[in-house]
Amino acid sequence: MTFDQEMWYECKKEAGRTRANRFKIFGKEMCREAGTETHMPATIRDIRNKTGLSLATISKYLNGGNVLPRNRQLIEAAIEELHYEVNEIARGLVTNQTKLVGVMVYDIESLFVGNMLHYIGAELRRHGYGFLICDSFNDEEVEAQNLQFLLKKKVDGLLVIPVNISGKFMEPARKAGVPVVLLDRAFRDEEFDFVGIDNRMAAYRAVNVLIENGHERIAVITSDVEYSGIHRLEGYMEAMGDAGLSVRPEYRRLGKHSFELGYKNMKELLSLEERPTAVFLGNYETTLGGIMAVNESELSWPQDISIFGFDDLVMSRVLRPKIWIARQPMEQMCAKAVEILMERIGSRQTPEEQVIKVNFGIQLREGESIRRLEK
Amino acid sequence: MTFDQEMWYECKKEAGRTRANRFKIFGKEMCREAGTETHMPATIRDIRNKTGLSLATISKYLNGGNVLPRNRQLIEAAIEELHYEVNEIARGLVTNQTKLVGVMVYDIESLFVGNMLHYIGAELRRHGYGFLICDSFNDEEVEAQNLQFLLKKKVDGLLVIPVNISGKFMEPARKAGVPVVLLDRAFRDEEFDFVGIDNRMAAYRAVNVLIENGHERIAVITSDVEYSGIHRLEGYMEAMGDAGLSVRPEYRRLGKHSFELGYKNMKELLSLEERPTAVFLGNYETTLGGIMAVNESELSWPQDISIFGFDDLVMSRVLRPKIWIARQPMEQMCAKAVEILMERIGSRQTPEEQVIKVNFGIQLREGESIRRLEK
DNA sequence: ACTTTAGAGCGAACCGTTTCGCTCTAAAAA
DNA sequence: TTTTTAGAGCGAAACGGTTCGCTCTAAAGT
Repeated sequence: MTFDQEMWYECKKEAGRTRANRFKIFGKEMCREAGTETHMPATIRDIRNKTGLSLATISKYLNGGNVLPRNRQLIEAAIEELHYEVNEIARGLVTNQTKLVGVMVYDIESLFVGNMLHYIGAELRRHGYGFLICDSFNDEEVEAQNLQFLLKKKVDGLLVIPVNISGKFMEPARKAGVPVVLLDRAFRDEEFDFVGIDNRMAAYRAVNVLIENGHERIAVITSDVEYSGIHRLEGYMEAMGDAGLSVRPEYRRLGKHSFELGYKNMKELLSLEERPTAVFLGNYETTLGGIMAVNESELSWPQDISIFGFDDLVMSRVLRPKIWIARQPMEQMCAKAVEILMERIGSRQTPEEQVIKVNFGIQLREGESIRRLEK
Repeated sequence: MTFDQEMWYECKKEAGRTRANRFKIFGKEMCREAGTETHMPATIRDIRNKTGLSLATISKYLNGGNVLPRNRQLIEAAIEELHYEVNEIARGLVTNQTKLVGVMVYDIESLFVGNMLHYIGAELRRHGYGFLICDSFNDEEVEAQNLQFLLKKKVDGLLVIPVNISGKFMEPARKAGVPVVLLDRAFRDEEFDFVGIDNRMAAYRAVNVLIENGHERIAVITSDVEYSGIHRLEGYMEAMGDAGLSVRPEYRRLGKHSFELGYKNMKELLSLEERPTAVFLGNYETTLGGIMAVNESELSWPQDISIFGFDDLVMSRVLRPKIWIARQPMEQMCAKAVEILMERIGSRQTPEEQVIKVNFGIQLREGESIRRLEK
C-alpha cells in the first residue's frame, strides 16, 4: 500500500463524515424535517434520487437531448413533484453564460430612453434574456465605470446608447470579448455594430419640407453634445445650403439634450426682432420644451410659427394642431439591435471581421404645424 | 489492498490525465500559447500557482480576512500582474447571492418611474448591487410573469412599484424567501415592507390650499387604477367634505394614469358650461397633459383657472407662471427603500415578524398658479 | 523554561450544473 | 443468425469560488 493510496483512502472517509455533518446542520434534510416553509429549491440531484437516473441523463433532458420515453416521463414527473427549476447561476458557471445583457443608456430619465428600454426589454425577454441597466447620467466618466461594473457582472453582451462621442472607453469590452451593439448613437472614432437612422438625412428631409412650404427664415434647436445631434445639425445646414438659404447665427440654437434647451431657446427665438417663420426641433425632449414655450406665448402654430419636431412619443398623439414629426422606427430598431446582439453572442464571431451597420429609414408624419408661405 | 483503494487510485490517475487533456484542448495553456488576445480571465487558482499559497488563504484575503503582511504583498502582486477579478457568478453559486436586485415597475416609459429608477440605480450601486429591471407595461399578468422571471434569475431582493392592487401574485417571492420592498404603491390585501407617502394626506393638503384661496368649484383629474391614485382621490373627497363643499360628478375625472388622461379631461372641464375654478391634478403625467390642454386653449392660469399639480419633475422647473406642486421626496424614498432591502437581505430576517412601513412627508411647493377668490 | 492561546495557513468538500469519453443495449444491416 | 452501428445512459471531472475543521507557529502568560 503506497502512501498515495492511503491518503486517498483517508480522504474518502473524511469526506463522508464531513458531508453527513453538513447535511445534518445546514442541508435540506433538516429543513424538510423541520417542516420549514422556505424549503431549499430542488436540485438536479433530487431528481436523480427520485428517478434513479444519472445526472448526465437528466441534464441532457433539460437541454433538449434525447432520452427514452420512459425516462422522460420519470423525469417530468419528478420535476413536477419537486417544483424543480434549473439554477441558472450554476449553469452559467459552467457554460460561461449569464443570459444577461448589459444596457447602458445616457440618461434613464429621458423619455426617449424609456421608450427604447421598453422595446429592448420586451425583445430580450423573448430570447430568455434579462437586462442589467446602467444609467450614465450624461456623464462620460460614469459611463466608463458602468462598463467595468457590467463586465464584472459577466454580461453576455452589451447594448449601448452612449454619452461619449469617443468609443475609446469601450476597450475593456473588446478585450473581454463581450459583443457590443450601439443604438441610436455611433462613435466618432471606434467601429462597433450599430443600429440607428441616418440622422443627417432625416434632418435634411425634415428641413426640406419647411423649405418646400416657402420658408426661408428657419431656425434649429438641437443638441450638439452627442453624435446623432451633430448629424442632425449637419443635415439642417446642408438642406439650407442646397436651397441657397443662409443661416443666421442667432437661428442656430445648440446645447445639451433637454426639455429646457427647447423651452428656453424657443422663447428667445420668439422674442427676436426678426423671428424665424419656422423652427426645426432636433429631438423629443427639445420638441416638447419648444412646444410648451410656443403655447405659453401669445403666438400659435402654424399661423405665427411653423414647427417640425423629432421623435413620436405619447405627447404627439394628443397635440392639436398635430405637429409634423420625423419618426424613428424605434420598435424595429430595438428588435434589430437585439437580433444582432443575439447573433454575436451565439456565434462568438468577433465583430473585428465585419462590423454590421443598420440604418433604418425614417418616416415623416404629416401634421398641420406648417404654414404654407407664398412668395 | 481493498477494492475501494484501488478504485480511488485509478480515479486519481484518470483525473490527472483527463485534466491534462482538457487543458491541451480548451484550457488557457493553449490560449496563451497561441497568443490569442482574448485570454481567459485569471482565476484564484492562477494566483495560487503564482504565490504558492492555498486557495483558502487567497479567498480569505479577498474577503477581507487577515493574512500575513508578506502573503498579502504576494497576493496583491499576483492580482496586479494577472489582472485578476473575482468571478461573481462562481461566488454566487456558493454564497447563494447574486448581488442583483430585481426591480419591477408598472411602466418604464413613465417619467416618474424613470426618475425613481435613476435614484434606485445610484443607490444600489453604492451597495455594490446591480439591478434587473422588468417593465410590467401596466399589465397585471405581465407583472406576475416578471416575478417568475426574476425569481429564476435568483435575485437577492425585489423592489416593486406595482401595477396590481392585489398582492396575491407576490406569493412565489414569499415562498422563495426573497425580501420585497414596495415603493410608492402598496397593496390592498397583502402586507409588505413599504416606502411611500401618505397619499390621502398629500391630496388633502393640496386641495386645502385651493379651498383656502376661496375656491369651491374644484375638479380633480387622477388615476383610479392604482392604490395611491385612489388614496389621492379620497384625500380630495375628504378635503371637500370637511369644507362642506359638494363635488359634482362631472368634476371627478378618473381613468388610467397617463398624459392623455390629463389632456383630454382638462379640455372637457374647460368647455363645461359651468367650468371649475380650480383643478387638482393627481400625478405627473396627468399634470403635464392638463397643462398642455390649458396652454392650447384660450384660457390661462391663474386668471381663468387655478391649478395644483403633483410630482416635481423637470418640466415644472421651467413652466411659467410657476405651478403649485405637491412634491414627493423621491430621492429619499428610493434611498430608504434600498436601505430597507439591504437590511432584509443582510439579516435574512423575514418580514413576517415585523413589516416596515415608511411614509415620507410631502412638500407643497408654492407657485403662482392659484388665483385668490374673494367671496 | 514550559504551557497556553490566538490566529494564519491549508486540504478538501461543496455549491448545481454541463460535458467528455466511455459502456451497453437494441435495432438495422449483412 | 451474426456483425454493425446508432444512440441512450453513466461516472466523474470541471467551472471558480467559499468554508469547515484541522495543524502549526509564535507571541503571551506563568
